Amino acid sequence: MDRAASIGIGELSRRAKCKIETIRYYERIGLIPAPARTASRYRLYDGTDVRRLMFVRRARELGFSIDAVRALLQLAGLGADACVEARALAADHLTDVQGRIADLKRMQRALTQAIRQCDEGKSATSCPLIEALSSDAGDARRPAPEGV
Amino acid sequence: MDRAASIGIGELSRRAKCKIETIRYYERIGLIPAPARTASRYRLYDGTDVRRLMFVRRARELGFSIDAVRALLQLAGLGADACVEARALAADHLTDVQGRIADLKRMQRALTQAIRQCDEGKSATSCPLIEALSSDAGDARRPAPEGV
DNA sequence: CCTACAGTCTGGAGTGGCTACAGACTCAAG
DNA sequence: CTTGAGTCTGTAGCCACTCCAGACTGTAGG
Repeated sequence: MDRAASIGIGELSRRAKCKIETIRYYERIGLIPAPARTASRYRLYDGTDVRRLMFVRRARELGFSIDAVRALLQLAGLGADACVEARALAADHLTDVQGRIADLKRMQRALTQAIRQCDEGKSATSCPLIEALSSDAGDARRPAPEGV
Repeated sequence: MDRAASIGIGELSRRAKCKIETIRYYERIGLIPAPARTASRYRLYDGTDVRRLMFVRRARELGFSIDAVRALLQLAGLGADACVEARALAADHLTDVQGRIADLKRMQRALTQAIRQCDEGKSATSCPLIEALSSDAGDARRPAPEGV
């Protein structure tokens, strides 16, 4: 497979499921190398470029930042020596992801509760959801301060 | 409480836990009204401004977009009539939050698994984490395709 | 009154990671 | 030759801030 020596940007886009504009953007910021060109300045890619771009796309899907992807690309191809560093990058990122999940879950809890109160019709004169935003009760930071 | 008729932007910033630049930004985009000014063009706020900004800050902490906050601000003060609309805004946003949680959990699973494989030293010649990014296995979209 | 120094002012640029668009060129088919 | 799809470059826009430079103002101490 992948015997075609040279493909255009459209074909690369299709194979790596990455928009053309995004490919050009990655080239501009130096995430992927500038490819060869035809006489009329059309970009020419090969199988290596496809694999590299798919690597980038997968790393991005896992939420790695562009800088982290850059580092991972450098580590790729270094064999087992790169494992410790790659693991550290992933562990850092995992911590980040877990933090974001925690943030979103706090929002989810607060929103769910506010919506439930609206459904229960706790207040006939005002909206419990708006009420929650108007006072500290809707604050998503801490679950319940109680005794301050 | 909040008897002080007029406070400066610094005091508002402290009370609403919102950076001065952000307050000015909110004013620029019309999220909060332009306040009165002193002779030397210093902004002057009152208790209403403090409460409104705290409302904005809490809504933002729940992840509502600026446009949603704008809508919520309009709904606030309309009493119980606003409840249906406010509920809809919150429900929409909750769906969004839940989707993002699902995305992040997929990342979390994939990252956790990749890190575990690194720790288990599955491959002596290359890093399992890099391997996963280099092949479809690390794809966070579907759990396992199996029979295609 | 003068000097520090903290507070505030405006306008503009930068962040991340794309995405969209305008306007020109190129290439293959009919 | 024309049509339509593909590609090129460069630039601007998105979200929600955040930060900076450089000028002004307000206040406390000497």
